[in-house]
Amino acid sequence: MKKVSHEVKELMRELLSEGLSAEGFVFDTAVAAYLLAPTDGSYHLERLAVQYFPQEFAQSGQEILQAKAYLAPDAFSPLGDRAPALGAFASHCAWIEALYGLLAKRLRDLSLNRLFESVELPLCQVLAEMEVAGFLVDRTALEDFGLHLKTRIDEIQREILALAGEEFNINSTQQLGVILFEKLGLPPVKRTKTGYSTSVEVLEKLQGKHPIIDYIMEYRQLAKLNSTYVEGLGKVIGPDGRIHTCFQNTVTATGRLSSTEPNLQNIPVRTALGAKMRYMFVAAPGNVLVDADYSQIELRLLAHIAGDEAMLEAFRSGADIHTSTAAQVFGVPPESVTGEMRRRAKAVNFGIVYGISEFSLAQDIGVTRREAGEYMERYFDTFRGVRAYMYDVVKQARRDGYVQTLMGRRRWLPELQSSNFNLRSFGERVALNMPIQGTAADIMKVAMIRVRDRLLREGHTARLVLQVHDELIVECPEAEAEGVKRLLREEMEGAAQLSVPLLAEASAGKSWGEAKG
DNA sequence: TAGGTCACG
DNA sequence: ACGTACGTGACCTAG
Repeated sequence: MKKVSHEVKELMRELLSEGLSAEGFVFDTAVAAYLLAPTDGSYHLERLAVQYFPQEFAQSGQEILQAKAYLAPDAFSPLGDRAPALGAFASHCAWIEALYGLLAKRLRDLSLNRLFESVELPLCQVLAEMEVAGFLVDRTALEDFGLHLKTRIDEIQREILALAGEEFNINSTQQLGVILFEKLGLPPVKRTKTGYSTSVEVLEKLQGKHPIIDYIMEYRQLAKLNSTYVEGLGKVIGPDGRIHTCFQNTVTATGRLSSTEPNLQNIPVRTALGAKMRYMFVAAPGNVLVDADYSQIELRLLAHIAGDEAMLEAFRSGADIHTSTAAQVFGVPPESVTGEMRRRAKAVNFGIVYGISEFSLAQDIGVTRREAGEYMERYFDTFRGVRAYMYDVVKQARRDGYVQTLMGRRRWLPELQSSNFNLRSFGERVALNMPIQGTAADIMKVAMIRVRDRLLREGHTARLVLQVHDELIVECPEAEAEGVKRLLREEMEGAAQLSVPLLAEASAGKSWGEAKG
């Protein structure tokens, strides 16, 4: 009998938690529906039944809608009548079976079956294992950090209220706007739908005009760290001292994973204070964390997909891609590239991957629109293959109605047919970006399966604990660290064959912060 | 519940 | 002449 499920990762997690086998599943109706239409948003069984079997659902769909009530815990109490629950369960199974038949055929018709069978389905078990494993947190260090933050938050709060000359809620953008732009008379830089903007870009422009600004910026940073990370994470540490995130595999439009309850894919790193958070994520006694990340995977994919000679050469020569881009764009030898030139070139490189406009580039790096336009012109003069790619991929998307990754993952783009300029422009940027971001996601998923399988095959105790888009973290006994570093690098680098080297770097430490730093 | 803000790749 | 970079999730306030 074939084992088919709806949201099989959830079932696998339960099985693994009970010490049972999670092997042998051949289909997942939710994941299949996601591959067919990754922007649909929800893949509840009821919704899929309505979507794919509207006629039949109208006849008998009510039974499924009642399933939740029937399947509530007390439905199985000795006193309850189990017949309705069993009937609803049978109906649930019947819909899964019907959807299995239809969705499997649709996957084959769109050549998505290989991605499904060799990537998405095997990945479900890897993710279930990671969720069960969890990530150990140093609770004491987290609490100490929280106390330190609170002390400072109180100090700053007093300063802010004193400078404002009245009590108000600093967390309220509305109240803060009134204080800054009415009471203190600072110039409003930008507005939102509902009033004054008080975002960090606005505050940066106001720096030096009033001493309250620096305090507000510091308050925001500390309040975010405390509420989202210290307190938020503290609430979800399990009885085992570990945090068990949920990896969503049917959410993003590009094929990436996401992480919820809690989100472990946005733990701070960019500021020195925030990066302290990563030292709270630790290895169990006697173990270490091995962290490995891809080097410039999206730009390497741009070079590969666009087939751009200049960019291919830059990667083949092992050059620093942002420095190399700066040298081309500013017309100087690489050794004459300044820090500022490299920073701007880096912004151009990111902008290209996102579907740039000169306006946004100008805003991002703080130059005039004209200057930004000149950078882009020189960029496209150098990287002619990239310009051609940008044109071709949008043209193809208009013709076909979708874009796809190297492994055939699709995103439909009805936006390109819109009469609304903004929506159509958005569709064009997505057409540029999705094949790149999505291929990177495909490759990482393949890497995760390879890493997990080889760890098992070679008898390592090591286990994957986290993925952050281009980064993997493994927890392993100290004695295995060197072997695991090598294994991670090899399996990540070997996950795809590109026309440029695909590089991954690995390092180990007692905490996430230590391993990265 | 929606909007603003901000954390990440 | 448009309005202005891709993909996420969590917390807070206001209505």
